[in-house]
Amino acid sequence: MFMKPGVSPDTFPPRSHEAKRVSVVDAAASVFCREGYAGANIDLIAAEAGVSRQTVYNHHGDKEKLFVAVVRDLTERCNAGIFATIASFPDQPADLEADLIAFAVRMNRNCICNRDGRFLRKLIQAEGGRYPELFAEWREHGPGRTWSALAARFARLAFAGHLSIGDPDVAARQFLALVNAELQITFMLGGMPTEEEVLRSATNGVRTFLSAFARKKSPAGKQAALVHA
Amino acid sequence: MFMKPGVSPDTFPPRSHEAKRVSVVDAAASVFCREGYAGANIDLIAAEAGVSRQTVYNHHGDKEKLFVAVVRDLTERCNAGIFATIASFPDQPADLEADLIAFAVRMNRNCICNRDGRFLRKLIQAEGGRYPELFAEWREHGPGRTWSALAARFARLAFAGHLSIGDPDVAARQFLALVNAELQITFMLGGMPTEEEVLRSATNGVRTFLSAFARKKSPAGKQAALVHA
DNA sequence: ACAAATTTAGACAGGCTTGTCCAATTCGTC
DNA sequence: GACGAATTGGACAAGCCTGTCTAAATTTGT
Repeated sequence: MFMKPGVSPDTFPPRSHEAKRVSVVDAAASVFCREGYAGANIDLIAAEAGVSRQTVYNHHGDKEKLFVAVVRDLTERCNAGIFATIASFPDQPADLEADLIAFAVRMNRNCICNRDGRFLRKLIQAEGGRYPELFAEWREHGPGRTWSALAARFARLAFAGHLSIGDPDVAARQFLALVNAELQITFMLGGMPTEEEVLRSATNGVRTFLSAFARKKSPAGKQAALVHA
Repeated sequence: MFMKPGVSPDTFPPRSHEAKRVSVVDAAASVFCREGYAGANIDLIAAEAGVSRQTVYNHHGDKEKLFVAVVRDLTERCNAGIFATIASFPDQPADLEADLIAFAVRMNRNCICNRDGRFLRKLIQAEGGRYPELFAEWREHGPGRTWSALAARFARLAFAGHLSIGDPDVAARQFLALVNAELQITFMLGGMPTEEEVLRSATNGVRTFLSAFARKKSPAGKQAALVHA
């Protein structure tokens, strides 16, 4: 025994208690997504989590509370992933195009295409109308802050002379729209794009983005273009 | 009596038979979208359609058949709207930016934001996994042909010297992604953007699109740009 | 090894839904 | 006005699901 006794004597959570709770939430996320809230069945969730039905009720009380727990869990993890990824935005880019493509791929892989991202998106689409306040929280902390943070990064790149941007918020939304442009249908059907599809969409999107927003340079052959009102 | 007797003497459909069928399908679309397939309840559909439950069964036989009828109906109407709208694409544009914005607004208003568009999208997102072959049909006839048709129009504009495009298919997908960039969240929650939001998103999207793809002109006047290759 | 807490399997009531059946009624047509 | 088809409202069985309860089995901490 390598843990000091006496440090946490009271209400020490039994070992697998929390582990089972996590299993249940994970299984519930999967079943809620596959079957919808109304179609999800507690027996199936219990079976998929490898616990008995009663355990599900012991931990979460009620189908609706379980659903809320699932959404909160997914929201939290997704937002954490989003901010970790935004933190990797290229501030002093060596090769702006390559850096933006890599960033877009990371964003897709870690936040949008992964299990949590796909599940959360589907739950929002399917049940968003039924739990407005639950998803309002997501909306504010997730996409709202994502766009702001991204806009701030773009503004910085513009200030540093790498981009020529009118409204950074618009540019941020358009950036995300562009790098996902070719994945829309796959997302709509709940599918998972291949690594190659993600890369191609990001590449095409970033190239178009830079065609629109790259600082107009005056290379040797075109030196006169910059003088313009 | 202006119809020749004897032409269709047998099984002549009574007048309001078809009207009720339509009512039922419309109500079913609404309820399936709001509640999901599993949560949709035939009594509610019947009530919302203003008919008795038995009539629903008389017309469509079965919950699943009713669902299929709803999806086919929505798919058909949406595709019809899409092609009508694509036909209004500006081929010989007077003012390319204004024409593309107007086209984007029409596309949004008539195909994506309207009742059928929102309903179909939600059903695809929620139940796409459960009826792959049903939505495969939509996928092929809807977005697939939309993109091809749009790509062909862009290629034509490029050939006429109005745009400078690498891959027309990519440009078509990016065009749609850009003009919807600011409506994503609203769509995700199943909401209906205001006319002003649609216009703003389209305007911002088209401007960025043209920044990336407009034929590069020589800024002096614009007289020299055409002599090229 | 012992005691407490947790988990399990199963039964169970209550409620809701689907799909069918049927008699009474309404509607459209002649 | 009369006929036939469609519609209605309601009853009905069968099935499924939620949420509770219980007693037995298992796990956990000491």
